[in-house]
Amino acid sequence: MKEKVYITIHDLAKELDLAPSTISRALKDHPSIGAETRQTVKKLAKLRGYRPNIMAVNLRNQRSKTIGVLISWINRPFLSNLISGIEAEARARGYNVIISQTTDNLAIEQDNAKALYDMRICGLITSLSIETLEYQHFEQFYKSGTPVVFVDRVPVDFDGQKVLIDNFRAGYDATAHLIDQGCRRIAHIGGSLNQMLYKERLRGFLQALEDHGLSANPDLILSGKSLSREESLVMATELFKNGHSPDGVFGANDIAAVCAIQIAKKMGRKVPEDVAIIGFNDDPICEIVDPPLSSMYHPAFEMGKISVSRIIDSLNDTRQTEDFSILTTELIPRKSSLRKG
Amino acid sequence: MKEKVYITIHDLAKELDLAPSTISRALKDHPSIGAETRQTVKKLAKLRGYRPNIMAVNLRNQRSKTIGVLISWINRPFLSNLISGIEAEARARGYNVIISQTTDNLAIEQDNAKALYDMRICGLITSLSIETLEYQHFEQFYKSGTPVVFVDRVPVDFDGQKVLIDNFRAGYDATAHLIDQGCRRIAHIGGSLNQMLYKERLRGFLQALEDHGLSANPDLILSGKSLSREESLVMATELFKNGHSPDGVFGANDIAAVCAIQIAKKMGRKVPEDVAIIGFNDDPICEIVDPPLSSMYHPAFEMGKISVSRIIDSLNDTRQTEDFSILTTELIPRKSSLRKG
DNA sequence: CTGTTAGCGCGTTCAG
DNA sequence: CTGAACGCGCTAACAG
Repeated sequence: MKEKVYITIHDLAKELDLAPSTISRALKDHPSIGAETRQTVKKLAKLRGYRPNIMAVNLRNQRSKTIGVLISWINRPFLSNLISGIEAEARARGYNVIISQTTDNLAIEQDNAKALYDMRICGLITSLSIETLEYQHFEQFYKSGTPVVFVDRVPVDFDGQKVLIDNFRAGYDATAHLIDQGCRRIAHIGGSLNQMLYKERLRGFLQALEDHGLSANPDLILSGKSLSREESLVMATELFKNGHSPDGVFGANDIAAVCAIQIAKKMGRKVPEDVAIIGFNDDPICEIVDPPLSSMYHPAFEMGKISVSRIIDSLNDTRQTEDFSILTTELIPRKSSLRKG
Repeated sequence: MKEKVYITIHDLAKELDLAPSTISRALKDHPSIGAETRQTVKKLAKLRGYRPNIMAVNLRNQRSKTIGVLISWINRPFLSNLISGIEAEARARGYNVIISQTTDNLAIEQDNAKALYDMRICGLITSLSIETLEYQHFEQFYKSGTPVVFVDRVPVDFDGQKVLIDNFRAGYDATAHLIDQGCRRIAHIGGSLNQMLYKERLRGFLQALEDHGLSANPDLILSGKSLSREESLVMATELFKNGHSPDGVFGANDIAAVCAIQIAKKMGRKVPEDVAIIGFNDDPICEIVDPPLSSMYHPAFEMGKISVSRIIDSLNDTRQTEDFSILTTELIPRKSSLRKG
């Protein structure tokens, strides 16, 4: 089964009666190599189908031109879009992408971080697990000069490059939209307040209420953990069961908002007439649910590409002027929240 | 920025006054090492936080304990679940996963296959691009003894390990279910007939009709390409526009079926009373759409795990008795197709 | 401009 | 049971 399949610079060297190092240099356009030998070498290399042995290159260079990605679950719309963007940009720039998922478990996140570190990844892109409140497992990367980029679920009180959206602003805009549509008793279904991101969306929500002269009703402000469908159904039910009957709901993700729509309908409320609803992320389900769900577009693919650029720029010592990339979200109004002409 | 961070077997050797080779053997429980030196070595290794340099190991072994994954898009429900299963199983077994997406483009698939080959991946898992009708770019792996596992979108007329579902059977079951619910003029919205998978689903569809004494109406059998939402909306519209008015629709994926529901409703047909609809994959949208969509559960995560097992078994020369893993799909009936009690 | 040499860190002969 | 030596394929320092 094993043939002579891989050809090395030694093979080329022997064939051209040159030294291996000459081949190596010729192939990477080293200035001190004659134009004609360079041509000859390149020609033969192509002819023989030479391809550098990446494992040898890695060992030699002590790094692997591989970007590590550490996220909770690959199979979530936001994250799979993020990874898709990461992969697209990385491959276009000649980098590989290695992925590991933490299943939202801190211990696994720590283990996998170590494993990626051991592989000498040249950079790490991560969106924290929902449990993560300490960040020592990232320090090894800083110590060894490996750039780290935090995306979306970023740490608090821990320096580093961050790619994220303005969650306060987005929460504010979503809420203001509901108010603009005439809602006055607005509820919020949020995620874990350990997460900056959910805290900020809530803060934006509250600020919008205040700025428009509305008072926040604590009974209408719910906080879950991961905002899974199961959890969201429970919260949505609670919301419509107690006598408060909100006339607007801002869900901190689309799953929560969809559950709100479904429960509201089940309880006999009309959407958006009785209750206007808006979500967050602009997942595909927004166009599927009836009525279609308004949402805040969250540029996942784009965030992936930017994260990769940041890694590569850091490697090239192209100093970033800023540690943050704050992307803008966009309100995507659909029928679930439109009560005016 | 650079400290002495990585410690090698030489460091341990010096400290214990042993030879590096002894350390190497002790660490991997080579039989010819004394029980006590073995203990001593392991203890110190743990103490000093020794971790093998994977790049060196790879170079030495001429392979990289990395499984390559070549798929069209990471951000699609079926594929992101597949990858999630692959990653989970691979990491549990000590393998890494490197991903590359082809964007359903044959040329990119070929390039990326080459790139993965160059990395000396120890195995390849792939689901073909929609365009792929030739398979030479996989032959390099066979030649070098690298196992390849095709998943879901598998090649025709090309040998190799394959992990897939029985698409004929699944198509048959979905159709039989509609017939069982009283449908008589059943339509099919299918994907590219270049793909085995869609051809088989169609074949199952036709066979079910025949077995139940129904004749197929060519006007009710549509074939798209990728079955994207845009494409599906067009096909669904066509279906309900011409005078045929199907009383049942089998969509070859959930997107198509959801579009059928939405268009049917828009055209004033009641689902499932006027037209019963069933999809394929059991994507999350099935529970979101109104009415909830019946579907064929497609064990993506599981298929990922099995694919990894096949790769690892092949590497260990654990001969597979069969080249195929045929997983079973499961009918998940929901409101969109239930017309009986 | 090109060749020689010396590792990168590990595993694996072959000796003892 | 252990050590010495070599090489995986490539690159970079140092000669010429």
